[in-house]
Amino acid sequence: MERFKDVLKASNLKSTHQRLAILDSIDQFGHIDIDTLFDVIIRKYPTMSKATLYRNINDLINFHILEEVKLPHQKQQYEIKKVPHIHLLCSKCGSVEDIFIDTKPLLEAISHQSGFIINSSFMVMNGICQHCRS
Amino acid sequence: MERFKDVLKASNLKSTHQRLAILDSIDQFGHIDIDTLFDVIIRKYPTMSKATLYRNINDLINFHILEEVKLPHQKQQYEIKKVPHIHLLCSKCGSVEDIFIDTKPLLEAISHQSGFIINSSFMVMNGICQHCRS
DNA sequence: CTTAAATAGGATAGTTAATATCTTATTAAG
DNA sequence: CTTAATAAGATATTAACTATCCTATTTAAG
Repeated sequence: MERFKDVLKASNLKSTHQRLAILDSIDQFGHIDIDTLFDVIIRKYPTMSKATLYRNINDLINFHILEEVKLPHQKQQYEIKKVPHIHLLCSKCGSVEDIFIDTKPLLEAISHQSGFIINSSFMVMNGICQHCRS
Repeated sequence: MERFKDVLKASNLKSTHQRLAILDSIDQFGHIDIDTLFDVIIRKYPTMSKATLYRNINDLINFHILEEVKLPHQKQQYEIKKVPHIHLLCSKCGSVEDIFIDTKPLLEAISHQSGFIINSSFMVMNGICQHCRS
């Protein structure tokens, strides 16, 4: 994952194995909570400490490399910051899907109605996924 | 606040002073975090315990009387469950406004594209409120 | 390559948030 | 009023997160 080395360098953060493992794992899972992430990483780096994990997660969030995802009734999760998308949270199987769709019309309507300048948005849909329907 | 007595009765929950104070305060604030809520209530009911507060909050959420609001980079908040609305979170003054707007077109587009059946949605807009702009 | 300064990791202890348990008090129905 | 059911309050406990300190790793310069 050379890509993440560059990402870290761009923020003057050293490319440690731990950091790369964190980014790598989150990238693979899409979104992941702290405990799962810790379990995954400790298999590869048995010395990994929770303190290091929390510290790095927070550092990476501060540099806008990671993003926290707070879903209702779920533990906080983390993901690589990428283009805007919407979370689809299935109440049956618990899966979280991402969907990319144009939200501009809605955002413009909101801005127009409220005078609020929107910099970013966060949306979660609760319901039943396609798989659980059938 | 007779209204909340009925709400509680409908769920077979006893109308204790504490519960009414919780609902009353949350209703007044719109959305409020645990610590602020505790501070507000303890002024009126000095014996109120944090355990009682947490216990009731969770009970009320389970009966769908309250709703948790998880905003990015903020402490979890709670609100009375009401009609769908969107949270506008100002990154300058930290205020949270609610806006009521038709989201049907977007939700339908999402359903259509993904096959996901949406039961409820949660949306937060991050940006600058009208007040901070001027 | 070696080396040295800067930064990060790991272990531990310490906070803070949230929950479970137990006893006393309050509510609501007859 | 009385009583059975439920809730409150106090306390202890668990879980989530953070700060500190010392050692190890990274990186850039020679």
